[in-house]
Amino acid sequence: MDESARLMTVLRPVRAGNAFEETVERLLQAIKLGVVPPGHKLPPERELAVRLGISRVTLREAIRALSDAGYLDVRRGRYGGAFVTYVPPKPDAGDLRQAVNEMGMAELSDALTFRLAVECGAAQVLAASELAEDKRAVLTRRLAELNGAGLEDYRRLDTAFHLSIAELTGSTLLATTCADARSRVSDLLNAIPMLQVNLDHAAVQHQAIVDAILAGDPEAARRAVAEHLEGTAALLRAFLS
Amino acid sequence: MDESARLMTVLRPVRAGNAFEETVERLLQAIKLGVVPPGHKLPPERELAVRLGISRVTLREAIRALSDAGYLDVRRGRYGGAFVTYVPPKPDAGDLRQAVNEMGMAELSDALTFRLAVECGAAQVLAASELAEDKRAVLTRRLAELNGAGLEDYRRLDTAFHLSIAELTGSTLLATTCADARSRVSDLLNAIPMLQVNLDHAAVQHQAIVDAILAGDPEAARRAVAEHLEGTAALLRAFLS
DNA sequence: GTTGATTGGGCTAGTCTCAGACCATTGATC
DNA sequence: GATCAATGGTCTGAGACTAGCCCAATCAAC
Repeated sequence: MDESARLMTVLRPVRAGNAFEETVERLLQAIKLGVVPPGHKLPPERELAVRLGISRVTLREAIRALSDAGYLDVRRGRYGGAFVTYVPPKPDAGDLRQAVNEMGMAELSDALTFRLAVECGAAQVLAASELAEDKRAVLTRRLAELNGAGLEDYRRLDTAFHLSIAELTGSTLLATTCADARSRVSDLLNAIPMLQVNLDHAAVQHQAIVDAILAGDPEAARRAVAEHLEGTAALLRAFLS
Repeated sequence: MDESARLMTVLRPVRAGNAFEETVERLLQAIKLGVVPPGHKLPPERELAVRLGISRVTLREAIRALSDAGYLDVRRGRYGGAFVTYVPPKPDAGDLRQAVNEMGMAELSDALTFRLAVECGAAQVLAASELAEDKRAVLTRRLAELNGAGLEDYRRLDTAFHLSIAELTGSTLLATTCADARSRVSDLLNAIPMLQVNLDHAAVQHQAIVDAILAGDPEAARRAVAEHLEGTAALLRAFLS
């Protein structure tokens, strides 16, 4: 709140961990957000190491750790690679409690607040911008894909839909921040049982978000996203008690 | 936009640079945001190294670089330390063009969009939350300090006011993100000439932001921040042409 | 089958970074 | 003036990380 609080904010650790740990986190993010879906493989090590700005040695250590943990299946030879074997666990209230306990209530609250702010901000910005026809098409297509999804693909396509909003703003910073915010709560979201009533409710809210954005109404877009995310947060709290 | 775009988003470099470079950036952020005001000193090296999670050797290299560049004055002995000598340069349209050229238009647009999204999100979240009396007091005090500021202190107190909004949400993630967003455009903001009409206009908008937050109206808070930041962005564009 | 392109597996020498210890300087206090 | 606590200045040995190179395995194409 006062000057010293701002010192804490800015003079925080420069690095979240060593190169190995940060690489594991990044790969886990790609896997859990479904950026690389189950059955698909990561880019070749040499290419991936360049993208991540780390050495192949460090990258291989991270891949090895994820392989040992059962997230990846690594195969040698041509047409080989690191294949994603991770499939989100079946929703379970017990898992949810455990995940929350590991996280801590303060951190959970922080993550939910963060996600609410950045996703509302992204939707508002997108609604306020001139949207070319191809971008409008992307948005409606993502919504259609989500609505046509089976239970297995729902979480991944839901993530894809939400992240598309930030990506369509054209701001890389905003897109990466939303991806980061989402990944902080993805384990929790995956643990929430998917009841048909909730899915129906979510579908209505998703439609409201798209309508507001396409109508160029930032206020409505902000409100629609806020209602949607607060609904999710309420579900979380409900299954925690 | 498609799957490969999301690969770019998530599988981006794990680190922005080496420890030295990232430390320099972080210290510059503290200096330019006025977290450590001119004439004040950074925390002692040993303490600061722990906070930043780096070794004293690396920290000292960064301090040395900033000292050579004229941002810091380092003195030995008890009551010594690294004193901030940097004072924001007088606003100048030439500096502004130069800063924009160094940055690139795409990056500038990205940074402005990012800032708009996260600051609107923060204001909205804060307005939607139950605000204890002490927090309301912080907000009004920051606004009063800003309104009473001379030209020398204006930028620093303006930064303090804006960052307070994010800090008051209680979300560390949101606070650091807003600080990051602000620091990306701080050089540009500092280069904008401060005309009395603009200051008056800004004061009205700041008041509107505080009123909306204290009234618990997320919609109005979002709108007020959006108008304020878009006004700043318009000023930027005006001085660029 | 043989071949060849693609991919993971592994090694080495060099650089970056760190933890910890010790030295040098300053200035308020006695 | 002497003392001493706080601070920056410096060195060293160990570990993390990297770039570059070559080896091993696989499998489609021939």
